[in-house]
This record gives sequence, C-alpha cells and structure tokens, in this order.
Amino acid sequence: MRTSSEEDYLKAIYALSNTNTGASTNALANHLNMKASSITDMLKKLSDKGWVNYEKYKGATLNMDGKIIALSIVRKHRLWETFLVNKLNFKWDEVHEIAEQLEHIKSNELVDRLDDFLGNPKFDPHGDPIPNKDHEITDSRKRSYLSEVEINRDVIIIGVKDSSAQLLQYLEKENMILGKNIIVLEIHDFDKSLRISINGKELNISERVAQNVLVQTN
Amino acid sequence: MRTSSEEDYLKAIYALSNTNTGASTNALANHLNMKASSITDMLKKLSDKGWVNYEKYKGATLNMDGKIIALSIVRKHRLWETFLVNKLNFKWDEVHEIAEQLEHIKSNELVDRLDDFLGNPKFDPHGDPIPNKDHEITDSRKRSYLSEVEINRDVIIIGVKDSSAQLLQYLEKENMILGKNIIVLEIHDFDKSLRISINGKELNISERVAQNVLVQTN
DNA sequence: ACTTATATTTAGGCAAAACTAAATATTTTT
DNA sequence: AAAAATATTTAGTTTTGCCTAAATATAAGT
Repeated sequence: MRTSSEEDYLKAIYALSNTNTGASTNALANHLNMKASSITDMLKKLSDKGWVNYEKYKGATLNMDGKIIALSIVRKHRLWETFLVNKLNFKWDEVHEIAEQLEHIKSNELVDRLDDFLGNPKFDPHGDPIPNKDHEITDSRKRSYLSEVEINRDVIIIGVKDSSAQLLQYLEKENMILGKNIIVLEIHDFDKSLRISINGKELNISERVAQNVLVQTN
Repeated sequence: MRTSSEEDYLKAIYALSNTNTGASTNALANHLNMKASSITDMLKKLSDKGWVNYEKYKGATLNMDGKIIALSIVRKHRLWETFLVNKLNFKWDEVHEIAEQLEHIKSNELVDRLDDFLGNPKFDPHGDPIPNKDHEITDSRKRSYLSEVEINRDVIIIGVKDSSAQLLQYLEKENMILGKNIIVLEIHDFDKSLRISINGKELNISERVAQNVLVQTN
C-alpha cells in the first residue's frame, strides 16, 4: 500500500527525470513546494520500499516498479482531466487541481471503466498522451513547439508546454484551441514574434507564446 | 479547511444521530472501527472548530454548520455512487468503497456539475435520497421495512437498510432489485419469514432479510 | 443503596510527513 | 587548489490522528 504523498513524489521524479537537472533533491523540493530536507527523508523511504534508486547527493531515479506506479498516476490524472472536460464541460484551465485529487483514488476497476466510458482516449485535453492499461505511452505524433515550425507549414495544435491558467486562458481567447490548424505565415526578425493563420484569420503572437504551444507536424 | 478524517466523523455523527443510542462515544468508535479514546480526542477538536456540540459523557450532536458539512458529504457520496452505477456500470454492491474515497474530493463546482450530468437524481442506486445543492433532503415517499408491510399490500423496493455486499448480492440473486414490485402473500408465524410475490413468481425470505429491505408503500 | 459492569476520559506514546537550524558535501569561482 | 557559494543531509521539533493502559464516571443488577 502507498500514500498519496508517496505517489506525489513518484510522479514528481517521473516528471523531472527528463529534464536537464534530473530529479535532484532541490529540483524536487522546488517542484513539490517543499523543503529539501523533507525530500531527503522521503527519498530514503521510497528507496526502502523498492521504488526508487537513491544515492546520497546524487538525486533519485525510478526503477521499474516506481515507473509503473508513476505512469499509473499519470494515467489516472489524464483520464480524469478528460472526464472533467469532455463530460462535465469544464474548461481545460480549470481541471488540474481537481485531477490532482482524483488521481489518488484507489481502484483499478474504476480507472479501466472510466477509460472505456471516455472511449479510450489517447490524449488528454492539454494534448498530453494517456498511458494505456499496460502503462505504455504510444505517441506516434511528430511534435514540436510552434516557435520551431517552418514558414507555410500546416500544423495542428495538440497541446501546451506548461498548463498555467494564464496561458490557457490567453489561448482560449485567441481561439487557439486543441485540434485547430495553424499556418505560420511570417517570423518577424526583430522580436521573433509570429504572424499565423488560424481559421482563415491572421493573428500575431509573441515568441513566448509560440514556445509554449505544442503542434503536430506530420 | 477540513480533513477527510474530520469529514468521516461528521458523517458518522450524522448517521448515528437518528438511532436509539445517538452518537455516543462507543457507537462512534464502533461505527468508525476505532478506539473510544480516539473518538474523545476528535470530538473535542470538532467542538473547538464549531461543528459539534460535545459534553463529556454525553456524546455528540451536530450543530447547524456541522450538519451542513455532513449533508454535503452525503450528497457527494450518493452522487458518486449514482455515477459509478449509472455511467460506469458498476453493480450496486461494488461502489461503496470507491464512493468513500470520492466523497472527500474538494470542489463545489465539480459536485454541482456532476449532479447536472447525472440529471439531478433524487435517489442513489441504494434508494437513499440525495441532498440537493442547498443540503435539503426532500423525500416524500412513505417508506417502511418489508418486514412491517401488511399482507396483500403492493409495494416497491426503494432501498436497503445496511448496504453490505452480502445482502446486496443476495437480493441481486433473488432479483429483488430497486424498483421491483412486491406483494407480501403470507407471514409464517413460527419464524416470521415471508412468502412474497415478485415478477409473478413466489419466493420465501427470512425475517432478517425483510427487516433490511426498504419499500415505498404509497 | 451498594456492588459490579460498562462507557468514557485522561495520560502518554507512536508513525507519517512536514518543518527549522546546523552540519557536511559538492560545485563553482577566483 | 583554496575559498566561496550552493546543494544536500542530519538532528531535532511539530501536528495530525491514531493507539494502549490506567483512571474515572455512569449505568445496571441484586
């Protein structure tokens, strides 16, 4: 058995393991809004429980068991977000906090039935891939950030980098929502801002925004 | 703010307040599977928080604030049970444990949207009334236990007294499910067991079972 | 009414999960 | 390579929510 707190740590280690810093003590403390000493305590515990490889001063990595748990939490989080948006008509910037709670509900039966009820979605409302029952992520889409797309290429919005409410609300307002087609018309040299075409209308967006919008290029 | 544990206590006090014993320390300890000393501790705390009237050796009652919280938990529990049965096709004996977890998810918006999504049901899958947004239970049905129904009266199954999986599975097997019509044909003197008619078929059930089946008599 | 039984409270303790402050490692800078 | 800066760990504390064991209060039986 495991606690919600332990699950939060495993998920955080998973999330940080693909960054340049890795899941160092400080990175985890920052990510989880805790003090470094609390992280050290928990890493020892997770290591004892056999989910995490931890060596003093060297940060943590997930072993196979830990990774499966982390992926099952991610799976639950993204399925619940999909439920909240697709079935209860929440907007995509309103669901994160609630899904943070729902992801800790314990019942495999529940998750699998929810998955079926939603039609076994492959992606959540933010465009992130949903791990399947076997904890596998199979995302065959070629993805890149809008800021890196070449001119005149036709791409589809599939997600965002960080899902802060501010960004999501901005995108919403500009009608840059999931599934929309975009063509990059021009990149302005002086500030790297973009002129794009969406829904036949033209629009200027900053480099900052473009760096946070994920698009499918194939 | 309040913890899941506090919510469990408030719900338990609410559940016991209509029994003959009331919400005494021991009754609560029994209901919550805890030791009496733990109950005493928590009752002091709930009293300090202003949700419960507690006097030493006299058990606890909910005040207005406490009752509203308890009813909001009951509302969430019953709405989630309805979701699990109506939308995810769980059987009514499988949902209690999961709903015990889901009832602690914090988001008023979520509860109200779930309510709408389910079509604002008045009763959960066990036949228990669901409090509305304003924490009111409006159940106009005349209800009694099957063991108290007079002979030849036509009644409808609307719920069960305790929803133990054993009872629910027994009822399922005998096809005594929610909404079914029943006529009590005979009450056997020696053991108070009943012969009933359901779906045109006749069936014998023990007094014990009859005492646990709620029926609508009007 | 007095004794016994039961119910409740008090006192002290424990584990989980966070914290602060101090000590120690590691990394970076000069 | 030594000093300074940063990162991490250790040691000790706090709060929550439970526990056991002992003390005390209330209820029941004769």
